[in-house]
Amino acid sequence: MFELFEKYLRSKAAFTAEEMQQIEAVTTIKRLRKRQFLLQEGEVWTYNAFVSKGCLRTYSVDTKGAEHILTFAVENWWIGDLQSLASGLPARFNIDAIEDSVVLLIRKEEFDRLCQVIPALQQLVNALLHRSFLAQQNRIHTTISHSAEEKYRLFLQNFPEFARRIPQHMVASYLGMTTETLSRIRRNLV
Amino acid sequence: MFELFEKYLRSKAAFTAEEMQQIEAVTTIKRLRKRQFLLQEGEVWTYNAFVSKGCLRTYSVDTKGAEHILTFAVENWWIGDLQSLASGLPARFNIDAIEDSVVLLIRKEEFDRLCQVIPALQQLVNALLHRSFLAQQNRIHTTISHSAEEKYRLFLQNFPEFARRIPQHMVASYLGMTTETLSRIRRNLV
DNA sequence: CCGTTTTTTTGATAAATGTCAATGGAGATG
DNA sequence: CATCTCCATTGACATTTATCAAAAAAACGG
Repeated sequence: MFELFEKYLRSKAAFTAEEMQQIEAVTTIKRLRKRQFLLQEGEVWTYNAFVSKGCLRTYSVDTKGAEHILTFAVENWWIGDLQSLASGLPARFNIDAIEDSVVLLIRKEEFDRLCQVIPALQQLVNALLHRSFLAQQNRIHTTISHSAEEKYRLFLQNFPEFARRIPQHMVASYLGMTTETLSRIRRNLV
Repeated sequence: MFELFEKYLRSKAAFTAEEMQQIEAVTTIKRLRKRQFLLQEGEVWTYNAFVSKGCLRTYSVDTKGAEHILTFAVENWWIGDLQSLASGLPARFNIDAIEDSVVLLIRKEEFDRLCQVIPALQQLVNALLHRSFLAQQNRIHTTISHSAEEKYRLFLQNFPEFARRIPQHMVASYLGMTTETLSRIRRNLV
């Protein structure tokens, strides 16, 4: 499973064979069955996690028991609770697998140490953070300025793959609407 | 006006006198009157901008003429259109002053060059990006999981200063609701 | 293949929020 | 001081979205 990660890394920046070995040395593989938790609210998240197969989600559960999905992650995406990772505080979010999945884990301390030693890795992290920032900004903008139907249309445009793989009630949760509303929107769509 | 920026920088990381001079050498001051544009939709944004006095907003205007405010920035905040800055494409957003303001500008090429030479500056940028990422994630979570009233309550908690300085119809826009809705929420608040 | 669970859809109704039009106040400006 | 613009509020009403309950459809597990 490391090969997919290696391929991803090489597509993003130039790594020497030795650097790649260093990375592999600290990477562990975790297989998750559908519905299995990678992180549960209240635990502390101490990894960087790369999805090499499958699909996961980050979500919270409110006082009424309703779930609110913050992010999805499929192959070649990273996932985790940066808030908990950075603060060392218990996570406010859950992460679980939507499909049977494989994630690669690197413990924070080791990842940070590697970033010091491997400039390409540090650059990759910075670029990733930068792109994520812009993506989140777009999501905020869409969320505050469009109707439910428009949000769904944009979601289809931006993430056609998510729309194919992910149950609709989860898409609805991600978009901040109920599953009934999304169902009715779809009915009225072309 | 550079002194305020210097103070901010020193509060975030350790800079040598020479590094500080290098930064000052590329910094220009721009004074803006209330309502004056710092960036207009369609222009390309090529700066990093630090607010040393006043208050500004980033917003878009939709096809119906409605404004949607993406961010506010007061003293010691950065502002700009990262999307345009990174891509070199025309900005989708406007930035203008809500109060008479002073911003410090550093051209992108010079800023990037300084980041190469001054590790503390690069670190500051990374830390800032990291914090912004988390802040945006919180905003997304709030937006998709709370009612209009709850969003306003959380806004008051998180940004009491904004609530004091910024006209209510702009707060409403930032929260993704109409000014009438916000007015009614406030009436029903304790 | 059958029973079970999950997911999606539908209908009836309620609640939240938006739209439009009007008003009054506060502050800026000449 | 008079005028003007911006801002906040209010009321009436329309629209959007949520809620609750139920059923149909699809996916899953043994």
